[in-house]
Parts: sequence; structure tokens; C-alpha cells
Amino acid sequence: MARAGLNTERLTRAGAELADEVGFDQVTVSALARRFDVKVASLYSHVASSQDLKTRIALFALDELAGRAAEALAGRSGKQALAAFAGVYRDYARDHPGRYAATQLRLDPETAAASAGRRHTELARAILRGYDLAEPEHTHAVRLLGSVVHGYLSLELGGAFSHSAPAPEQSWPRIVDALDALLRNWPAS
Amino acid sequence: MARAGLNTERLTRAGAELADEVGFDQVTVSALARRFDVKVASLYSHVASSQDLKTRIALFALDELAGRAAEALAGRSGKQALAAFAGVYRDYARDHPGRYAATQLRLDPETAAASAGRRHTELARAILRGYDLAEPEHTHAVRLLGSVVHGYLSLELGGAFSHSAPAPEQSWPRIVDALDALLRNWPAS
DNA sequence: GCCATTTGCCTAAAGGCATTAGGCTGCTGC
DNA sequence: GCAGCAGCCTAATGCCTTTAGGCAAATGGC
Repeated sequence: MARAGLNTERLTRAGAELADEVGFDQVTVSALARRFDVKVASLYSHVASSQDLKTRIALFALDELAGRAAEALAGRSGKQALAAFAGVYRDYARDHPGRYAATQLRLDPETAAASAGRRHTELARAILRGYDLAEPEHTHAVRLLGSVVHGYLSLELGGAFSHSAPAPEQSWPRIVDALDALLRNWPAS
Repeated sequence: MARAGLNTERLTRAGAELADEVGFDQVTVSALARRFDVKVASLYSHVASSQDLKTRIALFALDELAGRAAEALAGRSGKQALAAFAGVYRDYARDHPGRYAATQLRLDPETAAASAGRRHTELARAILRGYDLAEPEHTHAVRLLGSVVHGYLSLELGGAFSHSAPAPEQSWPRIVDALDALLRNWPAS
């Protein structure tokens, strides 16, 4: 009987692709087994559970996205950096909706601590170096930045903007402009 | 055999409570049947499917939340209105996490059109009347506002802020300050 | 008050996913 | 060449969804 050559990493990657195709919450051990033309039970040698599989996909996506963001930030600062950073997230969410959804999976504390989550925060914090914010405001600004980007993409992917003009494409650059303006004019506390 | 007195509305409300207790994606026809001490199949006279149940909970939550937001906005304007509006969303998300999650359910176009979704947009738009924005910018500002609030709550509920100081409680008022500042200083296009 | 009809809940059954236990076999290294 | 491991399989259980068909409780016209 020919072997399929499964392993945890291949399953994780295939799971990410599957997520992009059918949606992250449709990712199932069964569906993944079908994709490899293998019986369901066979996957359990490589992933502990359905939850484990999803967690691996989430960590994979978080890492991949952090990598792209870091690349986009290299050599840029100020509004350029801001726009590039936001653009990477948006492109990722559009090109890989399932993986993007995976990044929102709630992770338990230790897993989260070991994830690329912190890298995302650090990257956002790096953008602030191009603006003149007092140190104690950095955390708030990072959270705002993350909220806007994540909120926008989440609403856009959810179709919240698709039933009113103008198209989301028109709003996005204005949102980036607004964020830039806000960071240049951060209110005193 | 005594009858349980089920009907679509009671099921929807109980489903909303269940969602708050166990999480929206744990809401299941079976769990709801157990809650009423009734056999699973019995629910199918009142809801068409699991999907239908979830949609009804989402519509219920959307409506309830719009009602609270409208109440909070009454008689307020400017930053007061902004803070009240954001506060309502945040309180709702914290008090009713399952229902809040339900509001993010992706609805098909017709259902979405018939939902309270539009009321949410109108309320956000009403807040802008207290600021001096050119009309064509309103849509962008509404989307930004929605993105920030939704994004923040989504990240906060997801625990994204819970592993770094300071606590989300500290950031929230600063975010509202920042939004207010941004709306007063909206960048020219 | 009586019965016909509707309505509400039930039993039964099929199909899908998750997960565990235990078995067979192709591969690897000595 | 073979011992042992690793990788995939069969089998079985339990839970969830959904449909079909049945019986009994409520309802309303008489």
C-alpha cells in the first residue's frame, strides 16, 4: 500500500490552503483526509485533534503574515511605512481569507506567547517611531492601529461594506490618510 | 405529554442566552433542545436548520444592539455622543459576548438588507453631524468608526490585549479621545 | 360538551465529523 | 536478512444534523 507521505507540516500547509478555499471554520480533519486521499484516522498520527490542526494553521498564518509585514516595513518610515504595513494586511486578507481568519483564532495563553503575535505588535510599534508620540501613548496607538486594520478587514471580508457605495477600495486609502493624520496629531492625555 | 411551549422567538432568545454562556459557535440545535428538555427533532418545527437558528440569533442581537445605541445617542452630540455610542458597543460585547459574536455572522445579501445593519450605519452617521466633515467623507468616517470599535472589541474579546500591560480599560478612553480628535481634524482629501 | 383538525412533540433512521484502539505492512538500519 | 518502527488501515463509539412519519394535546365550530 503506497504511503501518502503525510507529516505535520504538510498537513498544516494543506490545511491553510483548504481554509482559503472553503473558509477557516470549514477546515475539518475529514476534509483534509479527503484531500490527501487517505482515511481520517491516519491524520491522527500527525495532529492531535481538530483543535490542534486549527491552532497549527493559525500559528502558520500568524508567522507568514508577520514575515510579509516585516519585509514591507524594511526601509520605510512614516506614512510610507504605515501604508505598506496596512497594505500587507489587506492583501493577505484578500488573497488568503482563510488564513487571515485563522489569525483570529483564540489561542490559549502559552500558545499565544509562543506565537508570532508579539512580532506583529513590535512591527506596529516600529511604525510609531516615525511619528512623535510620547512613550506611554505607544501602547494605545498600537492598539488603535491594530483595531482599525483588523476591524476594517474583518468588516470588509464579512461583506459589511459591500452593500453601500462607494466600494471599499475607495475608503481604504482615506482610512490610511486618516490614521496618518491621527498619529501626527495625537491628542494630549 | 406536557408541551414545552416552544416557538421561534423563545428559541431565538434562549439561543442568544446560550451563546452568551457557551460561545456563539457552540450554539447547537441539540444543546438548545437539552435546555428545553425536549427532543432535538422537535425544534425543527420552529427553526429550519442550525444555520437558520444562528441567523435568527444574529438578527436578534443586531436589533437589540441598535436599540441600545439609539437610546444612548438620544440627546447627545459631539464627543459625548461618540463616547456613549462606543460605550454601548463595548458594554454589549462584554455583557453578551455570544450575542456580540453573533452580530458578526456573515448574512446573505437579502437577509442583511432586512437586518438592523442599516440602523447601525445611520446611527454612526448621526454622530458625524456633531463634527464638521464634508459630505463625501462621511462614508469613509463611518467605516473608520465601525472598524475601530469592532476591531477593538474583537481583539479584546479574543484576548489579544490581555497579555500586555496596560489593561484594555486604560486604552479604551484614549481610543475614544483619539477618534474624537481625528473627527475634529479630518484630513483633506 | 363533542369531535375534527391542526399543531406540537416524539420515535426512528441515515449521514457526517471527531476520536480512540488495535492491526498490518512497507522501510530502515544493523 | 530481519527486527523494529512508522505510517496507514479497519472498526467502533459518540455527538450533531436533518428528514419522515406517528400520536396526542389543544382549538374551534357546532
